[in-house]
Order: sequence, then structure tokens, then C-alpha cells
Amino acid sequence: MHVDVNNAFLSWTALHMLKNGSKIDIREIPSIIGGDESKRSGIVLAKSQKAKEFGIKTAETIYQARIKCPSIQIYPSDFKIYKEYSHKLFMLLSEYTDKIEQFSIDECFLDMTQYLMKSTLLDKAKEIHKRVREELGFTVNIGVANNKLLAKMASDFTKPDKIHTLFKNEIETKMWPLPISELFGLGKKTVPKLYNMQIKTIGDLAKTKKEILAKKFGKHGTQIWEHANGIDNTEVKYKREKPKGIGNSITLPENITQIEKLEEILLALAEQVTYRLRKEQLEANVVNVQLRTKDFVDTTHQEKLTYATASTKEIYQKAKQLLKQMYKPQTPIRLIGLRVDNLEEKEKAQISLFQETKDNKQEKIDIVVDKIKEKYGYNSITRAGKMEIDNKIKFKQ
DNA sequence: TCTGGGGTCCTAGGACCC
DNA sequence: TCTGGGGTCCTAGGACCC
Repeated sequence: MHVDVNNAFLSWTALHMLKNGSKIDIREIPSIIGGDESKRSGIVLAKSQKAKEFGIKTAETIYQARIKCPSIQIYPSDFKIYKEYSHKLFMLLSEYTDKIEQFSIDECFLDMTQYLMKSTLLDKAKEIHKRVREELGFTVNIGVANNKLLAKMASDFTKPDKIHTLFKNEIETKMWPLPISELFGLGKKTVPKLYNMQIKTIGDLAKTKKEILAKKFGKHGTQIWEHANGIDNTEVKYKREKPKGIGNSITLPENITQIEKLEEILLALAEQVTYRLRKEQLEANVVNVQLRTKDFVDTTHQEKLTYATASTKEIYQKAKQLLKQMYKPQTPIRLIGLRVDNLEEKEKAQISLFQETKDNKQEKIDIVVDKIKEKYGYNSITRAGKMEIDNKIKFKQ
């Protein structure tokens, strides 16, 4: 089963507003959840059904949305609220199975293999559907099928507030007539290429020779062919997995051309990233810096460290070095990002033969700073060298 | 006042090793 | 009448997802 919250950010914001005495339900008017245009992050994150009727699409600019519907109402996003409602949903779903994979903040896969009869399975879907609406106050779409891919495709059919099935005998009638752009795993780069091959529907794709797709698109080609034919053997990953990489990035309110300013922001990002890293009890082996120019040209540089670390100072020093390598003087930078990859458990961290001694003093400082952040809030303590930046840009946690 | 932020997985070429 | 073959690791970039 795949459970997908309808217009999640918007529905949850609506509930939060109603709870706090709002007279209007923003689900009933043309409205969107959007970023902040003054911070150059003005894109649509979620839309109401009414906004959808104006042709407004997720991820387009608020500027475009306003052209389509000048009276559109815009509300900011708040992930604290979303996490709260997401948790409520997760708790309710946990009553039906403990094998739940949280696919994103508003989507879950449920392993329902314990319900052997198709009819009981559908009764459970109906029950979940009804209970979420009545007890939590928002609606979900539910897809029921024999594997994750088909359940996900089913939950996407028609919205909102619907249950759809997609069993083997329904693939041909329900999925094959859909345009290939609807297939999970096909995006804006591959769809035009398939169109050029006269492959326009999922059915067309299913009937294409697997070898042709494999030759043209490699592993991806095999996968989309299998998806089009309803084949998916992946398990419901219900155990919480540690992240494989942790990153933070920020679109700057204004383009920056001074490397010193970029370094200050990099320090703030290093604090944020390593704080998250330490909370997970992980250490990183690779540091990666991303820059985006004013013309949206992205470059990344990464380097493996001599030993794994979660130290703010050590990660920052490597990041600074990478920045120096890659930054072409005078280039106006729009976005800067820092990621750590190749993570490993702190305990298991192996001591290299050639390891330069770890900076114990730095580790102690990090631990104390983390404790203060835990107790008094992420922004309660900061480095003097980045106070100016902190005042300009809010780094959330 | 035009274009977010956080992820995962894959590919390709170069360096290096035996 | 020059210059293998197999393998791993590292790095940059691409595609896709929500």
C-alpha cells in the first residue's frame, strides 16, 4: 500500500491556521505554499485544488503563479508543522503494520502482506482512508497493489481523497494508456528522448524491446522497462537507515563575488552539517562544496579526507580549501552548498596507520557547543567570525 | 520580485596497482 | 615494425525523487 497526503504542505498549513483561530480554510481558495521571493527562493511548494484549476504547478515560480492567478494567496512553509502532522499520520498507520517505509515527509509504503485476502486488504485501505480524514482532518490517496512501484503509480491516478488498485490484470487498462511522463523514474530529460523514439505511452514503453532500452539508457533503461511492465522486486524498507550523505546549501539573498564572504557562509554551513553529523553519531570521509553562479551553472568539488571526522573545524578547513581551488575570482555566486559523504559509524571509525593525531581539543569544543545548542536552541551560540552572517541569514535547525 | 533544498543512484574518465 | 588486461578508487556531473 502507498499512502500519499493530498497537497500535504497546504493541507497541514490550513489545519494549523484553523487550530489557531483562522476564519478561512486555505484549502477552499486559490492558494499556495511558497518560498520567499525577497530571498530569491520564490517557488511553489504546494497548491490548493483551486490553485490547480488555474494551471499552477508545483516548483514553478511564484511570479508565474501570480500571472496565472493574480489573486493567489501565498503562505510560507514551516517544516515544524509538517513534521508534527507527518508523525501523527505515521502513528495511525503503525496500527496496521510495523513494516512502514517513510518515503518522504508525506508518503509511506506499508507492507500489508499479512492480509492475505484481497477483500480484507481493501477493507483496511478504506478504514485507513476514513480514519485519517476523520481523526486527523486531512485527506490521503491510497494505492493498493502487489508491489511498491504499482502501489505508488496507483495512488497517483486521480486526486484527492481516493483509493485506487493496480493489480496485475489492471496494468494494461489502468497504466498503459498513461503518458510516459507519469511513470516513476522518468523525468524531463528522458521523456523527450523516448518521444523521439515514438514511445509516448507507458504501454508503448512496455512493448519496446528491453535490449533496445538497455543499449540506449543503460541500467536506467532496463529499470524503466521493468516499471512499465509492472515489475518491481524491491522490499518495503521499514528499518530506519542512517543517511549516506548530509548536506546544507543556501541561495544567497544577493550574489556574492568576495571569497571572504563565501568563506563565512561556508563556516555557517560547516557548523550546521557537522552538527547533524554528530547527532547521527557519524563521521565523514568526503567533503563536497557546490557553487552556483548567477547564470545557474553548477560546479562541485570534492575530496576524500585522510581520516573520517565530524569536527566542525576539520570539515570547514577542507571545504575552504576546495572553495579556493574552484572559485574563479569575480564570478557572481548565487548559491553555496556543503555536503559530507562516505559516512561511517563513529565507533567503528578505524584508526589509520598514517593518521595524524585527531584534534581532541576540537572534539571537546564541538561536544560542548552541541549541548548548548540542544538546550538553548541552534542559534544560541555562534562563532564570532560569523556573527555578521548569522544576522543576515537565518540558519535553521 | 524568475528559477529551493534535501536526498539517492548511476556513469565515465583518470590514476593507480599488479 | 610499440604501447595488455583486469581491477579498484577517486572525482565531476547528470538524472531523478519529494
